[in-house]
Amino acid sequence: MPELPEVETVRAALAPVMTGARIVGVDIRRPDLRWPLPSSLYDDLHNKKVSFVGRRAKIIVIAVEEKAIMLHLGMSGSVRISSHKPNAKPHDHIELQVSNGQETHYITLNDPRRFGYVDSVLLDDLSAHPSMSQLGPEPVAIEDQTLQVGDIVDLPYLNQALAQSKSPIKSFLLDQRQIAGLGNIYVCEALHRAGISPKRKAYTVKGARAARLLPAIQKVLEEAILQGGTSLRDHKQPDGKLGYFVQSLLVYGRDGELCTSCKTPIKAIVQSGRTSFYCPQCQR
DNA sequence: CTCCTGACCTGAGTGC
DNA sequence: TGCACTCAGGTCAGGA
Repeated sequence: MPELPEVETVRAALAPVMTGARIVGVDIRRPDLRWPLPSSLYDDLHNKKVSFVGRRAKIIVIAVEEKAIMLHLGMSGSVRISSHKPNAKPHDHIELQVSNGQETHYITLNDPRRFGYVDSVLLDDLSAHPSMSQLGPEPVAIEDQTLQVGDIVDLPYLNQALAQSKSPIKSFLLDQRQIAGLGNIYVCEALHRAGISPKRKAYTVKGARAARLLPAIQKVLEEAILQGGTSLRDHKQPDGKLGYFVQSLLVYGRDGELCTSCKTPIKAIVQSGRTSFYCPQCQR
């Protein structure tokens, strides 16, 4: 499910509820998601104080005293926040109760497919964690983000990375080691906005094309964050609202419909196991 | 090394 | 209504 904008939506909802609050209840309902949960998880959380909620790529990082709790939502993960104890739903795997002394909130992690994971490391070791150390730069800078994220991607970096890859640009942009945080939806949308075919080899994206690509990526992500992400089937914001960016998608999920700029039918092809949607006329 | 495929898992949608 | 089948916001191990 969630790409960077959806994860950022979750982070931004968790931050005001968790920052400075104490975790007074921890209910872990199964031993594993994609991988076994860390055996220390209960102790890492229970009766501990949260100092900040950050994000790196698609990973939410919750600093709990000396530990960093890493939360990845996989394809189908979501978080609900409620002010009273919620009724347990299927696939609610972890429930936390947090209190800042005045208010109490319940935070529930739901993940039907269990492609997500939770891990726990010392804060000092966070950047060395295998799923952190390989990540490329962040595509956009987010205000109010307390976590020290990696560098923000810039044109010189992008040009150099593109020049070294023989993959199709579609696969290049999905590769979290190149730029971190993009997924299938926003890659399709960014390539459409930039007028670049998903089939084009990365090393041939240069000059004006590369210069269009970077702002296309950044704008599509920034707009999506403002609209609470994209709700297709699973994603909801933690307060239960949908993400409204779905109405701004110009190609994703629209095969057979006419391109908004040139009226050519949108095509769907499969590239490295993922569907790419694009306009064969506008995107070259 | 790089690149691609299949596997992981459940639920929603479609067509018969 | 039921059943078989396909597909899905991600990533990773393994093979070419």
